[in-house]
Amino acid sequence: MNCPNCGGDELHLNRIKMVKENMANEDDIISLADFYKVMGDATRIKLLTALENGPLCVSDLSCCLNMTLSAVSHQLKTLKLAKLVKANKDGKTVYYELDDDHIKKILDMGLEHILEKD
Amino acid sequence: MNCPNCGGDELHLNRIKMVKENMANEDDIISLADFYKVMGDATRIKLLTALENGPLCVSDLSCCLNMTLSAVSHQLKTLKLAKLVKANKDGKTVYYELDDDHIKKILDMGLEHILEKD
DNA sequence: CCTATACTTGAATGATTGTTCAAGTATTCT
DNA sequence: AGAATACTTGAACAATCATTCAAGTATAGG
Repeated sequence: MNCPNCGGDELHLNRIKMVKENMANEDDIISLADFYKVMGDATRIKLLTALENGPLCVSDLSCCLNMTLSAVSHQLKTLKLAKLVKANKDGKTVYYELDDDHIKKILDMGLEHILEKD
Repeated sequence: MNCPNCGGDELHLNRIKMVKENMANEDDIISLADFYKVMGDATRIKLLTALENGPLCVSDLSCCLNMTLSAVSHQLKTLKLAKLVKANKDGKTVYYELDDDHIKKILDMGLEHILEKD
C-alpha cells in the first residue's frame, strides 16, 4: 500500500500515521492559535508591557501609549476576553493588570527569542 | 503640574513617566508582535506541531493536515520567513523542520497555558 | 529532449481585524 | 436632579490575511 498523496512506502506511511495520531485535537489547536493571535498585535503588546509594573487605569494607558481612549478600551476588552488581563473597578476608575505571572513569563520568553534571532 | 489626560497628581505623573521610559523600543515591540502573529493561526500551529517529531516534506504535510499543496506551501513560506522553520532540499523533495528547539519550547509553554486556563 | 514529480508563486477573493467616530452607561459631585 | 468624569460600545471603513486557482520553476528518469 502506497501513500495516495506522494506514493511513499510503508515506513513513510507509518510516519504520517504517527504524526496524525499525535496531533493535538482541533479545539486545543484553535485555542492555542487564538491565544497567540491576541499577543500578535503591537498595541496589545504595549498594553501588556505597560502593565508589567502593576495596575493602570484606562486613561493612563491611553496616555502612556498615545492612543485614544476608545482604541485602548477596545483592545483591553480583547485582552480581558482572552484572559491576559483582568479589570478592577474603583469608583469611576477601572484598573487593569496582567491576569497572572504566566503572561509576563511568556512575554519575556518571546522577547528573548526575537532578540536572539537576528 | 497635573496629568493632561486625567488630571492626576505628581506621584501619578511619575508612574506614567516610568512606564513610558521602561517601554521597549518600537522595533522590538513590532518584532515581538509579528512573531506571535505568525504563531496565531491554526494551520501554522498544525504545521509546527507536525514538525515537532522531525522533518517532513511538503506533500506529507499537506497529507497530514488535509490541505492543498499550495496552501501548505504558502504557510511554510510565512513560517520560513519568520524563522520558525527551515528548509532542506534533497532532489525534488523539500524537507521542512523546526528552526530550533526554542520553537518547540514556546509551543509547549503556550499549550500548557491554554490548558491551565479554562 | 520530453514527461512526470515536487513544489513555488502571483493574482483574486472572501473573511477578519484595528481604529475612529458618535453615542451610550456608570459613578461621583454639587 | 443635573453636570462632569471615566470609561464602553456598535457601526463603519481601510487594511491585512488565508485559501484557491492557474500558472510557473526545478529536478529526476526514460
